[in-house]
Amino acid sequence: MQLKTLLTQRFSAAMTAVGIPSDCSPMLALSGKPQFGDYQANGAMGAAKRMGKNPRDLATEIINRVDLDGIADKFEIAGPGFINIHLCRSFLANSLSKQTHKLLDAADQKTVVIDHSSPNLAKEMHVGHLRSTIIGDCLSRLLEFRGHTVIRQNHMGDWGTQFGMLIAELEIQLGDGEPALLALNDLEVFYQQSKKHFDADSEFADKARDYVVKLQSGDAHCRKLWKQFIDVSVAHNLDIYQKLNVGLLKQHIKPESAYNDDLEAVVTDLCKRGIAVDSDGAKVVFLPELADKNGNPSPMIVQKSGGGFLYASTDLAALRYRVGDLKANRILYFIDARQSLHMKQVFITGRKAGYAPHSVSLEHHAFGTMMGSDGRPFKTRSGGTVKLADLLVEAVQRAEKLVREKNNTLPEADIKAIAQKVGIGAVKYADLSITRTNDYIFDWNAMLSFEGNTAPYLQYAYTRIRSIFRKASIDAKTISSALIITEQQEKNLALKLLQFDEVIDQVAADCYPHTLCSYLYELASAFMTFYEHCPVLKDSVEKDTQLSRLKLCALSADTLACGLDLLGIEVMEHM
RNA sequence: GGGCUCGUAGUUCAAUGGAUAGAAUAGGGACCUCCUAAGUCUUAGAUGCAGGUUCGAUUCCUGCCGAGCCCA
Repeated sequence: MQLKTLLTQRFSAAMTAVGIPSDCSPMLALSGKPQFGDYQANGAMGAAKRMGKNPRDLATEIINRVDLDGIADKFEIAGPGFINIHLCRSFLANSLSKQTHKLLDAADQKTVVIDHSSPNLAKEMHVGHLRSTIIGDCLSRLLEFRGHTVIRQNHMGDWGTQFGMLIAELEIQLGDGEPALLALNDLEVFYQQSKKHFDADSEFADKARDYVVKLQSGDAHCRKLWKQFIDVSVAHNLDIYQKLNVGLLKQHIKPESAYNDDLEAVVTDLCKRGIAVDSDGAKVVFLPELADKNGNPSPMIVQKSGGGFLYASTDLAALRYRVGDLKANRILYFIDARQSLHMKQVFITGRKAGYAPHSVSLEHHAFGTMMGSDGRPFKTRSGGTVKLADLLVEAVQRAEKLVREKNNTLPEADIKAIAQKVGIGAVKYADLSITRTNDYIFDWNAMLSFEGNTAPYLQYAYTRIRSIFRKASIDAKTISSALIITEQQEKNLALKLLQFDEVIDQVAADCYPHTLCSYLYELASAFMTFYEHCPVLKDSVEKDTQLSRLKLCALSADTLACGLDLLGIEVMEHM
C-alpha cells in the first residue's frame, strides 16, 4: 500500500475516534523540510476551526489516538497544529523489500480513449505537433501501466478544402510521368508549389475548388489521387513516430474523413433535438453556458450555409463514436490551448445531445506553445516553421558530438546508438518536464546538458548504477537480501523509491507528466547523494550492508528505467 | 469589444490554501592516490502592483499594470 494512503487511513481513523466529522480530511502531504519529518498531517487546523476548538489541543488528541506502531518512530505537533511524522527505518526497509507495482483492481480499470498527435496531413509534421504527440504518448503508456484499457486515437486532418488544391497539383505532376513518391518527397515544398499555383493561376484555382466538391461526392479519380497523397503523408508521420519512440501506429489512425458519413446525421440529430438552430442558412449551436457578461450565448457553427461541415461537426461525430462504439469511460484530448473554447463548446454540446453521458469524463488537457530563446514562437532562422524531422536530426547530431567529446573510447556503433537515445530523450524530456499548460522556451544547450533536470543526467545516473553491477560482476536481478537502513541517505533514497506509485497515480489523474519528471530527478539526486556517502563495493563495507546497498542500487536503476520508459525515453548500459 | 491563459532568484523551471517560497543553471567557496568529477558539499540571490476572503494566500476573489492566445 502507498505510504500516503496508509497514513491517511490511520489518521482518518484517529480523527473519527476523537469526534471529528468524517468529511474532514487528515490532509496528508510530503513534508517540505527534513526537520518537519517525512510526511505531515495538516488536517487538525481545519477541523479545529470547524469545531471551534484549539488546533494544537485537537492535534494532541489525534496523536494520542493514532495507531502508527511500527510505522513511525516519532510524531510531533509543530506550529499552529501541524503533525509531523517521522517514519521508522525498519518499516521503510520492510515496505520497500515487499514493494510491487501492481495493476489497479479490475473495478478501477477504465477504458480510456486518448486523442493525441492528430497532425494535418496536408503538410509535414512540425514542432507544433511535438507536445501533443509525446505528452499523449506518456499518458498512454502510464495508464496502460496501471492496467487501464487505452485506445489511442490519432485524429489526423486528411479532409478539407486544401486537399482540392493538393490533388490538382498532384495530378499535374503525375501527368508528367513522375511517381507519387517522388513528387511528394518533400511535402512542405509540394504544398508551397501547390499554393503558389493556386494563387497565380485562376484556371488551376477553379479546378482545385471543383476537385474539393468531386472528392467529397466520391469521384473515383479524385479519390485515387487523394489516397496516393494521404498514403505518402501517413508514411511520413509513422516514420517520425518511430524515430521519436512514440507508440502511435497505423491502427491508431482514425482520421477526419472516417466521420464523413456521420456528419449529416449528427447535424440532423442536433437540429431535431433543438440544440442546433438555423441562423442565416447555417446550422448553429448557441450555448448560454458560455455566454459573455451581457448574456449573449456563445455560438458554434456545425454546418455552413453552403452545406459544408466543420471541425465542430467532425469532433461531435468522433465524440459519439468514442463513447458509443469504443465504450470509453474517459476521453483525454491533448490539444493546443488555443482550442480551449472550441473544446468547451464540443463537450457541452456533446453532453446536451447525449453523445457523452456524465459518467464519461471528457478532459481537454491543453498545453502551451514552444518558444524560441527570443520568447517568440519557435521558428527557423529565416522565420519558417521548423519541421519535426529536421529537429530530430539536429538533436541526434548534437548529442553525437557531445557523446564523442565526453567519451571517445566507445565503439562507433555504440556512439551512434547512444546519441540517438540521448538526443531524442533530451528533446522529449525538455518538453515533458515543464508544466504542460505553460509555454516553454526551447533551448538546445539546456536540454542537452548533463547537469540539472535533463534527460542526459537521468540517463547518466542509470548507466552509473549499472556500472556498479558490472564492476561487481553481480546480476542485479538476483539480489534478494534484506534491506538494512541505517544512514540518513539510505533512508531518503528508500523513501523516494516508495513514492513512485503515488506519483504515477497523481499523473494518471491530472495528466501533468512534469510531476513524474521532477520525481525522477529527485530520485536520481537522492541516489547520487547516497552513493557519495555510502560506499557499496569498498572492502571496508560489511557483507550484509553491501548486499543491502546493492539492492538499493538495483531498485534505483529499475525505478529510473521504468519511469523514463513511461515518459517514452530509453536508457542504455554505457555512455 | 468579449473571453481564456500567464507574470516567482540574472536565466530556465517548481510549489493538492500550510511552516523559513524549493530546484537547476550562471556567480563565490571546497572536495579527485577515494566504487564514473557527466559527481558531491557549501554560499548568495525571487512571488508585477493595490485591495479582499482566511488562523494561514505564489495559490481563491476584485481592480490595475504587463505578455500571449481565442472568438466576432
